[in-house]
Amino acid sequence: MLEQNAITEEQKQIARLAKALGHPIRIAILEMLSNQACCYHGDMSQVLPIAKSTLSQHLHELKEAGFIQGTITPPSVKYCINAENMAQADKLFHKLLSGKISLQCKTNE
Amino acid sequence: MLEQNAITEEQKQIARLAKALGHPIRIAILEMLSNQACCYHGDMSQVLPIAKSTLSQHLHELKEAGFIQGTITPPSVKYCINAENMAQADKLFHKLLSGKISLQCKTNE
DNA sequence: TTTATTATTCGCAAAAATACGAACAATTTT
DNA sequence: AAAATTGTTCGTATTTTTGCGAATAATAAA
Repeated sequence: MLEQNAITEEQKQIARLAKALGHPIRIAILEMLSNQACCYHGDMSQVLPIAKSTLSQHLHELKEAGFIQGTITPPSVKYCINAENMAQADKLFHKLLSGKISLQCKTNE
Repeated sequence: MLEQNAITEEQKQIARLAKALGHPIRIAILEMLSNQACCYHGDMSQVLPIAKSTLSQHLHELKEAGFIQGTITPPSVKYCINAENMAQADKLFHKLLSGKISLQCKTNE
């Protein structure tokens, strides 16, 4: 009987990042911010098919995960990409997804 | 008033993939498979701190998303990475996360 | 054929995510 | 000071995810 291996912190971190990306609206938000530098909440609200309060929640989650930053510019709020954290996430995903597989196996489905 | 933009299929696809990666156990599974070529359900079951039935569910989700493949080798089941789909996911995430941001903005938090 | 072995599916319970409108806060304009 | 503008937070309802053990299926071994 092998030991019940604990999940590593890095595995938890990757999962946390992936979870934050796990909703179409949040992907759309990131793409908007990537393409147009920065956006105001109001601008995104007009484009995305969700209520303003729901948008706030999604923005909060992306902020929590470190993907974006928000700046209050009264009376509106400007959001933009956190480029460093995006790059860091990119690295982590790449490390996982580009895994050098030592052996390739045949499957029947 | 701008149009209520629909979410693109690609955005949905990225979100789907990210969602499948959004759990520590599933990240651990992928890393095991990446490092040790292929694994049997039973082997993973002994290492991971979850019930066998729960493991089956996680494996099903990873399979559904295309990250892994399962082969029945009676009486056990062998799982392995779907390298092509992993690479494809890697590409999609990279495209999103490496976004060429045209303007960097200053923030106060 | 009966008994083991291995893994999935089922049925259920608990927790988390999603979404909305109303209420609230902060600032600007009138 | 009152009204308008912009976003967030609150309260709630619905759906989805997560997790388990029991039951089931499929095959191998006795």
